[in-house]
Amino acid sequence: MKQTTIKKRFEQFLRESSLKVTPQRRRIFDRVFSTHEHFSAERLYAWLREEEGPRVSRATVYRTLDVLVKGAFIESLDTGTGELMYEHVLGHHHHDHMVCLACGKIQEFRDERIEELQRLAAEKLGFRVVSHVHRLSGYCRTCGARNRSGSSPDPGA
Amino acid sequence: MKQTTIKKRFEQFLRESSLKVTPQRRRIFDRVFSTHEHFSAERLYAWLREEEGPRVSRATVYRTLDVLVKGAFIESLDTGTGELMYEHVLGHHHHDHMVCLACGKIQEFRDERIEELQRLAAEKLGFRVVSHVHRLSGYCRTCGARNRSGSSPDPGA
DNA sequence: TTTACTGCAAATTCTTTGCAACAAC
DNA sequence: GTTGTTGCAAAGAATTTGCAGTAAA
Repeated sequence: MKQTTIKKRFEQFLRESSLKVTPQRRRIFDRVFSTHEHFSAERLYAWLREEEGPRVSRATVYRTLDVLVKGAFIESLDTGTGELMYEHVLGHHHHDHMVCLACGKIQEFRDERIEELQRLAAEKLGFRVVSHVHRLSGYCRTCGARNRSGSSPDPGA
Repeated sequence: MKQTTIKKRFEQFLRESSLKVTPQRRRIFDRVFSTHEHFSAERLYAWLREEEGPRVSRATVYRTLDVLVKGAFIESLDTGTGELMYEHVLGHHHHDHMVCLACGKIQEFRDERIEELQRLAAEKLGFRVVSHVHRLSGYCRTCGARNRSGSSPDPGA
């Protein structure tokens, strides 16, 4: 799907929801769909401050992210750092995540068999699943290697 | 394992770590191991205020929970509500969680096959797993049923 | 004594909200 | 004109921290 197409959808979604198409919302939308990185609200706000374009306040960033989640244009992703991350869903199917404790890198993985087993586990308990988080925390190949070879990765993050 | 035994371990752990055995730490330890519920730091703090015993400040509750996690007496559990939950590990093996969006109930599940597939997924990417979260959010049997039968579960939480 | 601990209140971090001015429709 | 939006600054919620006094070892 092209960006122009999905942008039209976004504007259509706004109208259908009796929300207004504003320069701020357009700009946020464009910025979100111009990256393939995972990002936080604060990161996005920083991008918007650094780059050219209509000024957007922090509150509007948070509010617009909510709108985008409701419209299923992006998904929020709890990485366990106390800060919500987001990713757009353009051309993505569902996947799970591995988060590097050293460099913060987020890798995606997917295994249909896990999904199925998870579905069965829920069924057995009569639990209706709305969403799930399956997140591995640890060290990515690079940081793991660096670790073993002596120098140390950033223990924070 | 008896509670007395594990309490001795805790005091031993403190000494080995050059930490001190204080009335506050003893009381927090006792309270944590007297429940089988999952609880938050604030919940624990509330229990300690309501019940008899040496007064414990909020800061000490948070600090002691960290100590207990480091010593592997309890585990923290990210339920995605913005508040960390804890559970003690006495007689528990690893398990994953289903969190009810309506009533907040936390159910546990475990499937060895999922664990194995997850291990393989990490291996394939050269990722060294330190910990993981696998959490299903949705509606438990009770709330799901209540939902279908007309009356509504608390949509918050 | 030395070293660590405690309570307190202030600080942090991420996010949400009330409100008055303002812009889309 | 209506209705919804924006920016701002203040409010929130959970958690952390600096500090001065206090208690284990």
